[in-house]
This record gives sequence, structure tokens and C-alpha cells, in this order.
Amino acid sequence: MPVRVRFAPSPTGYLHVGGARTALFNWLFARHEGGEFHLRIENTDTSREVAEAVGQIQETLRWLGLDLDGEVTIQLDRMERAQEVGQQLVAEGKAYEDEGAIRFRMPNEGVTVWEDVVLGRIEYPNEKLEDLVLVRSDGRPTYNFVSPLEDVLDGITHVIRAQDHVSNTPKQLQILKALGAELPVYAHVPLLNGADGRKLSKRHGALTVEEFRAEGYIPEAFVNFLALLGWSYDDHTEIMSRKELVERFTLERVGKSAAIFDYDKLRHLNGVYLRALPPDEYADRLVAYLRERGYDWDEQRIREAAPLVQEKIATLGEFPDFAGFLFARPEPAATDGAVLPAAAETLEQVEPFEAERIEAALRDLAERLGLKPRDAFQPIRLAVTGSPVSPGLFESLELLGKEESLVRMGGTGRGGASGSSAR
RNA sequence: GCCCCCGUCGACUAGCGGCCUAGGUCACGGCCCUUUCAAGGCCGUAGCACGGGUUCGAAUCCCGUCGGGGGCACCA
Repeated sequence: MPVRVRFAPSPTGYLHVGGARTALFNWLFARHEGGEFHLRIENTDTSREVAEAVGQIQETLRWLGLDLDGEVTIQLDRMERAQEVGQQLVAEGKAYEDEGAIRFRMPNEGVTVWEDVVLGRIEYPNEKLEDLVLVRSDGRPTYNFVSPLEDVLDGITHVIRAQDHVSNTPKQLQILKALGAELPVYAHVPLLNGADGRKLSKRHGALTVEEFRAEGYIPEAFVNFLALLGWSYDDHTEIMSRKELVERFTLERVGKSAAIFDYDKLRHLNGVYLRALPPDEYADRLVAYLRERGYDWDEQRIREAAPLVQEKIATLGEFPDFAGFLFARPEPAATDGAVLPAAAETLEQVEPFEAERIEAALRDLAERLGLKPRDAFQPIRLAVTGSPVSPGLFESLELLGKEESLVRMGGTGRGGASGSSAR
């Protein structure tokens, strides 16, 4: 039987990183096995918000590169089918009417056992199982009823979900047994926690995949990072392409304990991926990102700036702060502008105005003035970029052009040696 | 309260009885390189929760304690 898995989020809004990780593990498993990956929306109402959330979830999965098989199924569409099955269970004496609702008869003794691919053998005492409502008095089926029912209807072979579902599993197993259905294999993947070890929440930072996207993380890096949360290939391999992840992913190597979402490591990985991109593709991504974020900066200029920042920033979102001075005059920064007049005079003579010549001229100047390179260049950087941190100075000057560079240097230079005044 | 699960450096993890003086990565510290910031190179700090067993031998197996998480709905 071919493998078929499903990712079944509830449509409460944008996809959370925890959900994304669960979706990724499902997808990796399906692709590794040559099986199918389906999306099922577990809703109990059909509000407009739900429709929007479904769209957002699909867009996020698309961005992550987790392609779907088959049609997206909506839980509520199965409502009537679930009611019929509920009635059938009543007829068989496996469930009973209770004030208009249908309630399932749970066994009172014995244990429900399953072999969890991640957790191992789990035994759950049946006496702890309460008779649960299958269909509410208003006719809507409950989650613990439809979810396993749909798994049967959809031919789901492996249920890969987060560990907060562990205690639902014995209930669902009992229902499946009553239905006479073939049982799927269960794999409960560890949860994702925030820095304090507690539930991941807003105060820990970004939470939805869309937020990370907005901050300039790229999907390859994000997927690689997510894969490493609760799964590992061996004792040293970390950077893996999507293809390699698919080849190497197995549920057997998924860990049991909850992981903490490490923003530092994500950022590092993103930097690794960004630096590894071919220059022209890096520029493409940067342009696309800035457009997405609403920047109307000149595309040609962005492309020219790309090589100056590729080695230096770890997320595309850092570009505006880091290289924004190339697109608009920065606020003048406080600096000791003593060298500025001489530097301006020197640069005036540089022709053509190219990084290599600029560097040679300025180094020569520094030497004549008896200044360390850093002492000579930093005031220029401050004047031209408006910041003590910037892309390479000489390349930046070249990009800006002689005229604009001199204007910026002159603007601060007039302040004289004190240079502490902004004007 | 009851039930289930988990427990290796600050973080992600490797480890499935001897290869462990516990390995890799991020973060952190130092040095080098250097026009700033990064990147890169070298070095370093730091961990098997605790207590009992089992065994010639335990991070690895068993029991207990402690700690953490999840769940106990006509929510999903």
C-alpha cells in the first residue's frame, strides 16, 4: 500500500512555525517514501476568516516548497457522512444517544496500546477514557470523531502529528476499532518550545512562517533549519538541500523530546544559504524581497548593491538599514570630520571613480597624513553612509559616484574638527 | 488531582553496553586576518538531572526521585 499522509491544521490564521515543522516532516516522509502528501483543514465552522486562513496556509506551504497531492479537503464537508457513521455506531450498540448528542461507549478496562514510530510502545489505561461525544446535539461531529474517520476515508497510512495529540490517540484508536478500520501508523513528533522551555509565544519573537518571510529569511534555509528541529541525519551534517533532506529523512531518526526554537541558529543558517547563492540569483531574491516589502528603490541600483552586501548580511531584511544610504541621503552622523576636506580633495582627482583607484588614493592620503587606515576611513564612512557599519567603503563610494560622495563629505566636513554637530 | 510523554554543553543534537578523556553546529570568550561590519582561520569555556541497582564494564539497560511538557470539553 502506497504511503499517504496528511497535514491537518485548524484554520486559525497564518501557519505557525510548529505547524510548519509538522507539515515538513509529513512532506519529507511522503516524498522519501514516494507517497502522497495531503492537506486537510480541520474546521468546525465556515466563516470568512476560515476561508482566508486556508488561503494563507496554502500560500505558506507553497513558499516553503511543500507541494500538495490531491485536493484540499475540508472537514466540515464530511459532516453528513460523519452523522451517518455515528448513527450506524448507535445501531450497532457501540454508541448511544445522549440528550440529542451521540456518545461513544469507551471500554472501561484493559489498555489501549500502539507502537508509536517516534515514541515507542505507549499504553493507555482504558478506565481513563470517558465516553466521548461523536456528534453534537446540533449535528456537528467532534474532532476526535471526524479526524480518524477522515483518515479512513482518505486512506491515510501514517498519522504524523505533534505530541500534544498523544492523549487523543487512544480515543481515536477505539473509534477506529469500532469502525473495523485498518489502523494507521502513528508518529508523534516533538513539540516546539520558546526560549524559556514553555510554549512558543509571541514574546519569543516571530511566530508565523510569514513573519520570518517578511524578515528576509529564505525558504531553503528555513526548511533546513526546521528539519533539524527534532531530526538529525548523523553527528555532523547540517547543511542539506531539499533533495538531500528528502533522501535522508526517516521517522526513526526523529527525536522524542521537545526542541527550543533557536533564532540565532536560524539566522546563521540563513546567512550560509544567502552567501552560497550565485550573485545574480542573490540579486534576484533581493529585488523580489524588497518589492514584496514595498520598497520602490531602483532595481538596477539594488542589483549593483547586492554584491556589496551578500557577504555581510544574514537576512534580506537587514538590507534597508545596512545599504539604505545608497538610495537616499542618510542623516548626517556625528564624526570627527578633520580628514574630510583632504579626503574630498583627493577623491576629486580620482578618475575613473572606481573602487580600486579610490582605495589606492585614500590609502596614499592616509599614509601622507600619518593616519592608520581605520582612523582615516571611518570618518569618511560616517559622512557618506551615515553609519559606523556599512558595506565596503571604496565600493560604496564608487556606487554612489563622485559627485554624491563629495556632497556628503562636504556636508559634514564643514563642521570642522569638532564635528560633533549634525549641521 | 489523575493519565501520558520527555530529561546529553546556554540552544539544536550525535551517542542505540566497551570505539566517550562524550563528537558536531549555533551562541559565548580569546587570538589571527582586516577600511567598519560580516565572512574566514585557530584556540577555548561549557553537558550525560539526582539516587539506587544490573554488568567485568553504563550517557547508553532496570527502578525510584526530582524537573519539564502535554492531555483530561457537545475545542481543534
